[in-house]
Amino acid sequence: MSENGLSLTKAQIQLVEEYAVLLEHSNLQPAPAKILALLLVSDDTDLTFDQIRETLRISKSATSQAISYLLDKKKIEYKTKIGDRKRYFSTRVMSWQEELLETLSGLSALRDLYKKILDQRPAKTKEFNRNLKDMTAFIDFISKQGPTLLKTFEAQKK
Amino acid sequence: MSENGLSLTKAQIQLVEEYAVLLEHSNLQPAPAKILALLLVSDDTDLTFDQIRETLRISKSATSQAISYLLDKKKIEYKTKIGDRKRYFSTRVMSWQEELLETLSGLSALRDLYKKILDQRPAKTKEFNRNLKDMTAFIDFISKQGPTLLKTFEAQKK
DNA sequence: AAGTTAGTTCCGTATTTGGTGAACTAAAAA
DNA sequence: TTTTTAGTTCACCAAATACGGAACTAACTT
Repeated sequence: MSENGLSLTKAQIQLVEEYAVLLEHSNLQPAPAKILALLLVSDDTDLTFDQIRETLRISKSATSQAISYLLDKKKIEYKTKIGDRKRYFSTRVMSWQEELLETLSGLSALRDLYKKILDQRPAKTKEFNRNLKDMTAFIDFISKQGPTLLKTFEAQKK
Repeated sequence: MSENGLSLTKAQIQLVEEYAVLLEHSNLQPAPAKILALLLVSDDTDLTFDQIRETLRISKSATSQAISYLLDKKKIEYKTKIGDRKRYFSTRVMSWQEELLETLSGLSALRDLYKKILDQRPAKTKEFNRNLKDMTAFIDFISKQGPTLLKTFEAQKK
C-alpha cells in the first residue's frame, strides 16, 4: 500500500477547488469536476487512477465512476505505457478545437427541437416566431462557421 | 376559484416535456425548466403566474420560487398591463442576440481562471501550456468577434 | 372595514444525488 | 497455482434538493 498522492501547492489546491466549482456550475457533478480540474492544474498532465484518487481523497468507486463518466463524455482521454498496466488520464485541452467543433455539431439536436416547436406555433405570434426561426438559423450558421472561425483565429494569432 | 390553466394539445405537452428535459440536462431544475419550455411552446407568449401554475400543476411556492430564479438569471422577463395587477411572463427569445452577447461577456471569468492556472504551470509542459494559452486567446477572440458574427449572420440571412 | 388578488416566505417531507465500503473480476506476476 | 494489480459493480447511507401546504403580506376593491 504505497503513497501515490501528488503534493500540490496551496495555490494549486485553491485553483483546483475554484475551477471545480465553476465546472459544477456548468453541469458537472463534484467528483468529475474535481478530477477535470486536477488534470488541468497539476504539474503532471497524465495521472493514474491512484494518483487521482489519493490526491483528491475520494474512494475507488467514486473515482472509477467519475472517470468512466468523463471518458464517456469525451472530457478526458488516456494513454498507456508498454510494460505498465496502468492508464494515464489527461484532459482534452490538447484537442480543444476538436472538442469545440464536436460541441457545435451537438447543437443540431437543439435546433431540431426548436424547429419542431416552431412548426406547431400559431402564425399570429409573428415576431416571436421570426425570432425562434432566427435562432435555428443562427445555430446552423455557427455550426457551419465553426471551422472558418477557427481558421480566422489561427490566422490572426501569429 | 377560477380555472386558469391553458389547454395544450398532445403535441404541445410532448414538446414541453421534451424541451424541459433538455433544459434539465443543461443545468436547470425541473420546475424552472418546465416553465421555460411552456413559455416557448404555448400559443400565448405571455402567461400569468396562475396560468403557469395551473397548466403545469405545480404549487404556488414552487411557481413563485422558479419564477424568481428565472427572473434573477434573466431567462424570462415580464410586462404589466395598466389596470391589471398581474404580471405577464415571457421567455427572452425575442432578445436572444442580446442574451448571446451577455453569455460571451460572461466567459471572461473562465478566461481569467485559465490564465491563473497557466501562470502557475511548470514551463516543461510546453505543448499543454500553449494549448491552454490558445484557449484563453480564443475566448478573447470570440468575445470580440461576437457582434461581428451576428452582423455577418444578419447580412447573409436575407 | 372587510374581502380579494397576486403573490412570497417558512417549515416539513419525499425524492434524488453523490458517495462509501465490500465483494468481485480479469489480467498479469510470482 | 496463488497472489497482486488495476480497476468495476453493487448495496446501502447521508446529505442536498425540490416541492407541497399553510400561513403571511401588501396592495387594491368593494
